Amino acid sequence: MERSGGRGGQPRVPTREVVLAAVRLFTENGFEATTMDQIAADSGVSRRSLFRRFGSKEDILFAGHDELFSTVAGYLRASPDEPLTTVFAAARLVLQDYLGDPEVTLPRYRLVRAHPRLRDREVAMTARYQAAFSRYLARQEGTESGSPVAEMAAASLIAAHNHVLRGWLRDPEQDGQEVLARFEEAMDLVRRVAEPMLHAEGGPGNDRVLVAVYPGGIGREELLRRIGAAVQESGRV
Amino acid sequence: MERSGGRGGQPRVPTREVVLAAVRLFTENGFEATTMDQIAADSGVSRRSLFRRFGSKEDILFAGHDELFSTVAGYLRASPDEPLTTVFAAARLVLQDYLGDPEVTLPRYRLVRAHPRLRDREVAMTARYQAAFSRYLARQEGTESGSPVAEMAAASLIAAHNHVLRGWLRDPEQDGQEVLARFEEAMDLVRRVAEPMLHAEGGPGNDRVLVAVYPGGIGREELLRRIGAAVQESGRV
DNA sequence: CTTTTTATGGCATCTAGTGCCAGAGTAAAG
DNA sequence: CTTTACTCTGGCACTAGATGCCATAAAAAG
Repeated sequence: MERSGGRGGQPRVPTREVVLAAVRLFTENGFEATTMDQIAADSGVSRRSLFRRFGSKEDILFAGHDELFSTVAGYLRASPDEPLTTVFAAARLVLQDYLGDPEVTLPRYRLVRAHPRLRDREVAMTARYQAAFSRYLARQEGTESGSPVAEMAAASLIAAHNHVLRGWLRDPEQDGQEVLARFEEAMDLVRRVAEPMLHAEGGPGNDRVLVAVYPGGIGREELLRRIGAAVQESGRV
Repeated sequence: MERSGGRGGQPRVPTREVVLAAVRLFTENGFEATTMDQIAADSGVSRRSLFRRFGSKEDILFAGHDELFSTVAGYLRASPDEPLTTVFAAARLVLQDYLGDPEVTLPRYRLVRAHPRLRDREVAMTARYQAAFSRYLARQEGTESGSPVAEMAAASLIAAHNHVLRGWLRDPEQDGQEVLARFEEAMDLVRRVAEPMLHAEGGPGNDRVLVAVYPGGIGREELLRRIGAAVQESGRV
């Protein structure tokens, strides 16, 4: 594969090595105590090139996230499946990206927990995903303009995704398959919440949503009796 | 009211004037193009005192937000009402704080939209509220540990709040009462979504959630027939 | 081999942010 | 009223992240 599209150039900065060196230095000496000069010296790259390539010290720690976001955004544009299924798969891409690179994502998680500034940065990243999901859902599901349902659905999805992700970050020993299973479970929950919200407004325009909570194992007849009682005899419902 | 507790001190930095001066400079010259020296000169305060009081250039723009967060956190600790009602009221405090200070919040919104770095900062602020709401709900509603429902509920709430808030920020001419009405409407929607989620897990432990979407006006009998068909004859449901 | 293109690396510079210390101003004690 | 104690301001020096400029090294195209 040819690089960026041009014709020549000096050998590029070895991105991966720089990131690993930076992560090591951040972990050993702390994020603020580590200077760009140290990272430059340690990774054999000039300070100037570090800034050119990564933009900022923080960006070294989150390198690759922009690319991942592009991948996710492209996936949404391709829209292979039904909308919710598509955004779930897109979120799964993010989760798998974390799972597949523990060498970076785990120490980064520890750093992010310790430094508010880095935490803010990570939060901002997830907000970008949320915004992208929200826009996609609003467009695909054709929710009423002015309605917050697409935002709420995207927010729930991100919250559920992050919940599962944090579970792994805190206890990375657990099997990746197990984590993915928990993710699917969480997405089922999101679907149960989001689907009625989205369809209730996006459909013919007069759909209603009925949500019933009942003790498990009461049987079909009893369930119907309770619902019938709950909706009263008011006629049209 | 006496200040911090000590005995003396030089007159304090006039916070409000500094903020207004900064907002004006940011708006006229751009955020990055404005230096702390300019703000210092323009507001008649030394550069050193600006940093001491606000911490950073960004913090001038978001001054008062920490105090607001403390107010909100305190409100949650007081917990006057039922949990969801309490978090709704807490969110309302935030909305009203924005509505009540358009002189700052409106130009800030324009700046935040233009500068990704400021946007990230604002996002981080809302994430703090979301985390506080989530913790509060998890504690109050006693959701199963490991379940993402409290996070999802808080995320939906924040999304709905921000939706209403952005609506006003984009069109600040509309009446504050109108905005608040939209807020209440949005919170109703959040309640319909969040309540079953939270209670389904916090109850006896085996509750199920049934969500049915149906065309409005079909009548009670037809509704029951459809639900009966949907849940099949599997016996226990 | 020469040209073109693209990336690196050194240098100067700008400015956000911090530690330090002197001094101003206020409130209480005598 | 004077002294004392305390707190906050403001100036100074300094660190380090970040950017523009320019020379130069290396790879691809001819």
